[in-house]
Amino acid sequence: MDFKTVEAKWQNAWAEQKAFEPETDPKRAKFFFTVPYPYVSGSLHVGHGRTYAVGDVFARFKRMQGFNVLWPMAFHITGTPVLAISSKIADGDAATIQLHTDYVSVYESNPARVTQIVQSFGTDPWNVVNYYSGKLVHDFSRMGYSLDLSRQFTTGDAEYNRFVQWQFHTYKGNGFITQAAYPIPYCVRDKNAVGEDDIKDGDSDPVSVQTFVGFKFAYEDGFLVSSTLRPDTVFGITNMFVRPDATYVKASVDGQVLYVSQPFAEKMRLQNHDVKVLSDLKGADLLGKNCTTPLGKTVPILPGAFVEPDHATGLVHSVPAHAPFDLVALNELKKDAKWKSIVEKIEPIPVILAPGYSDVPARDLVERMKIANLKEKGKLDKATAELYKKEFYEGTMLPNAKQFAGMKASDAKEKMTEWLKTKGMAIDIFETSRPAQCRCGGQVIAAVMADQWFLNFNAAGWKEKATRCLSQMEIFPPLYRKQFEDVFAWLDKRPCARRRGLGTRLPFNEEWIVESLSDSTLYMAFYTVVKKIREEKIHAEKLTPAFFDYVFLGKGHADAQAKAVRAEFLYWYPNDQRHTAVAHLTNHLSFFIFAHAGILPPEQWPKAITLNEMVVSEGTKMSKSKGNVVSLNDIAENTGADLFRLYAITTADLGATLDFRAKDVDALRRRLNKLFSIWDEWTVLAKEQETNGKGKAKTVIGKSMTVTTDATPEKPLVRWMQSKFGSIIERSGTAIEKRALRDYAQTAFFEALNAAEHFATRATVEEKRHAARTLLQPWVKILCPLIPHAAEEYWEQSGGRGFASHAPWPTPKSYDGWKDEKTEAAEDFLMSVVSDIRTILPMVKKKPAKMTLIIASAQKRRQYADILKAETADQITGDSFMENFVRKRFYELKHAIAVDETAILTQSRAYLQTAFGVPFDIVEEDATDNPRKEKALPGKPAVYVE
RNA sequence: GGAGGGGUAGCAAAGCUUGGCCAAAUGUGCAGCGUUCAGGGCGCUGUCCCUUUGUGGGUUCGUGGGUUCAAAUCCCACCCCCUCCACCA
Repeated sequence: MDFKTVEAKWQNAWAEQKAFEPETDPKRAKFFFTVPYPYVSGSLHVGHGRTYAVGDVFARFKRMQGFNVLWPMAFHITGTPVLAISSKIADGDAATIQLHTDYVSVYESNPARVTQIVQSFGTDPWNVVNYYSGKLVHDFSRMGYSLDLSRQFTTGDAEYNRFVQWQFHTYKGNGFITQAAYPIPYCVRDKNAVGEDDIKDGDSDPVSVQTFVGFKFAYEDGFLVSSTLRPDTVFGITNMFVRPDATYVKASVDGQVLYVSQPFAEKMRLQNHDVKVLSDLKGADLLGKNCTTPLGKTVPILPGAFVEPDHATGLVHSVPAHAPFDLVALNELKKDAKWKSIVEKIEPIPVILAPGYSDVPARDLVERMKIANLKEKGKLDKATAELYKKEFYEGTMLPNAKQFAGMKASDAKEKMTEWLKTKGMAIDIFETSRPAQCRCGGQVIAAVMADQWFLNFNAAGWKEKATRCLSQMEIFPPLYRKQFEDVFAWLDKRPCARRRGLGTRLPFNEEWIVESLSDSTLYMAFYTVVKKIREEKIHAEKLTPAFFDYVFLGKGHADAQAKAVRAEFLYWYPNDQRHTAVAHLTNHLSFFIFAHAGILPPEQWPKAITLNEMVVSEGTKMSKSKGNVVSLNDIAENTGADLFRLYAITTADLGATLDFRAKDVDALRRRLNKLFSIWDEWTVLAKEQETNGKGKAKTVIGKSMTVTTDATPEKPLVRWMQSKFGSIIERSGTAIEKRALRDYAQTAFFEALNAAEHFATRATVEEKRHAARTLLQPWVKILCPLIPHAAEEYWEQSGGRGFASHAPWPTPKSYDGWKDEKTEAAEDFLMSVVSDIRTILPMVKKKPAKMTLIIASAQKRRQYADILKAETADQITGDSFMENFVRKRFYELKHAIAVDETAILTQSRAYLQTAFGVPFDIVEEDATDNPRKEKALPGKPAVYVE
């Protein structure tokens, strides 16, 4: 069977007949299922493939259970990535053009057409969106996901924008939004905020904004401003370092005279300060003079060649006890005749004690790491990092820290900063985490947005509601609940708008675009109404806050249209299950809960979140740079949707990383082919007429399956098969209900396949026919969520009506009475005999000509039963063959089900003879004088090989 | 530092919630046999060590203790590895 043909056939059929586009139906229970929409910036990979495959199993199972399942999808385009693709192509960026040429080539064979499409990306970002969104649908469809594609939209659509504006309007009304200053990376040339994509090497070496504390050191008519990440060491300051050859300025900053490096004065203007440069000076001009620390201590100003004028304020205060750089610098100055006398008077002042260090830890490290001078920057950086970590987390303030003595260093850091700020001796200083350049060539610096908009998760009552919502939700795997609780506890404020990118304008401040995670938290509600809004031809301008207030909150008055739209929402909401990758937990999923809890009434709060872990390829993490990203299109093309889905579900639990290994996929392909060969055989058998002439198979017109009306031969093997399958069907369903998808797949696929293979080695054609008639369709059905294309194909071939995807999941009634423990025990017994024979055969060291199975006598059975009456194995004290045997397997034998050994072995004689290629005699112990007869035990016949 | 996950045979990976049918599923690798058998595929068998004309014995599930008639599984301590800690979507 060619998987591509079959998969395409059913994908087309589903699409043509709109198999997964549900309508509201008050008579049916609904199930509203969602997976986050994909971002439209290129190709989908196996990671998406796994998440959606897992989702699809849930959705399909619910559908077969009779729920009216809605699983829609849409496209996320908010923010800068799409713009970046477009602008880079417009700028002729070779790497970007190549990347997208490669990707488009997957779908287009004509090279001229590829070039044309890629070029079009450069002329309008919407061309990127429109092209790729179509391809994403294509990719998803090829995986057989049962998505409702009729509700597609992008986050840049006018209707969607109106929806998000309503959401933010409501947030504002609820008091969830605040405005405050906020530092961001900023390009001085573009005069705009920049993101990862705008910064050179920003993707491989991301740039963030660090907050330093600026200390004011009184100097002449103003203050020198030093910058530090470690304000907790303020009591240990011994001197100031300046770079002699650097240019500094004296400037009036917010009305106060400050001395900082010249570059920093410029940056300060963009950090929300009013800066007027008064005069220039060289670092050398400051040398030899004194300044006064924020604590009022007079210290000398010394030369520091290591000070970077381009980094922060270009002034560094010195804490030799705790900063390896400072200590080494001072040691070097001691060798300089000019500074020797001053420097020799400087003693390190210990302020923090950390376990494993002396009170001058910087010296410990310098000595241990054998750092000779300032040129050994690598070692110094390492020492600094190590000490910082150790002191911050484990350090305690020493008596030198005065009122802070005894405090943990991590606490003291905050308290001291606060204290110095209150005294007017400290300010916030912002700097980028590394020197960075914008793609336009301009310098990237840390700027401060004076009026950044924030979502305030600590706004009155919000967090409480979100926590309540979470507590009522099912979280699977359950271990992630704690993680949600932790995230909720420390969520504070989050910037929710940006100055650039695609998306929705803030309704109350249109210069701002709603940030890309913030515009995707309540949109599940939009899915429920978008179709009706379009049907009713309601234009975007009419989608006012009042309209949505009515639709989602039932507030105010409404016309017929709004009423119709609200009816859709009320039918589908709440979101019954949201499934996605674990990576989204700390942000998207948390915001999703907050958004719902903050805006909608409790009856519309989401019910469940299910999560799956990531995907790696051949044991290593996938990344573009390694070139080992497996695209979803590759999968559809080379692996096949059904095989991939089967692999993704059977190979790893939801909570475990999935390793995509070509070799394992191949192994699974062979198993899947085995399944198909059995289904092929069964399909043919099920259609055949009975051949024994006793009864006739009657094909019930319109019913899915032929039903045998003749008396079914009560063949034990058939009963065994039914018993196995009854249990398989039952456990498959309960496993999915319990979210244990791997168990489900193991049961419905592997366990069933193994049973069928075993059956096939033993069964006659009649028996197989019977199994085929009763078991093929239930089996196809329970595998439908997993391998839907194959399921449809065999469903059709076996006479199934409609889509297998719409067939009802087998009810308990349909396999009622199949369970037959005794028959299963009998088969187990037979297999244990076979296994015993196999153990014995190599030991007899001859080619067997005949075998005799000797069944234990009635007297032995009584004896055996008596022994088994013991409470524990230890109570069996004898040393007979039987006692020794029972003692060893006491607990296993105690629960064994007794079977009619003679009957089973006699019935199975033909099978045994075929399996071993020799004739078999079955005799009872009392009726023979075979030399091995006393080895016979109940449940374990003696074997005699001739 | 906080939170979470994990260490099982050559490798990968189940099992641990609910202790005993666990020398431990499954796949892969390796070996043998078979197959109208070039290869591949397919089928069967074996794959911790020892032993064997009889279905046996020994030692294993990171390390060390403990509970129990019984521990991969429960408890305690220790060692090692991995992931996440945001404003990038």
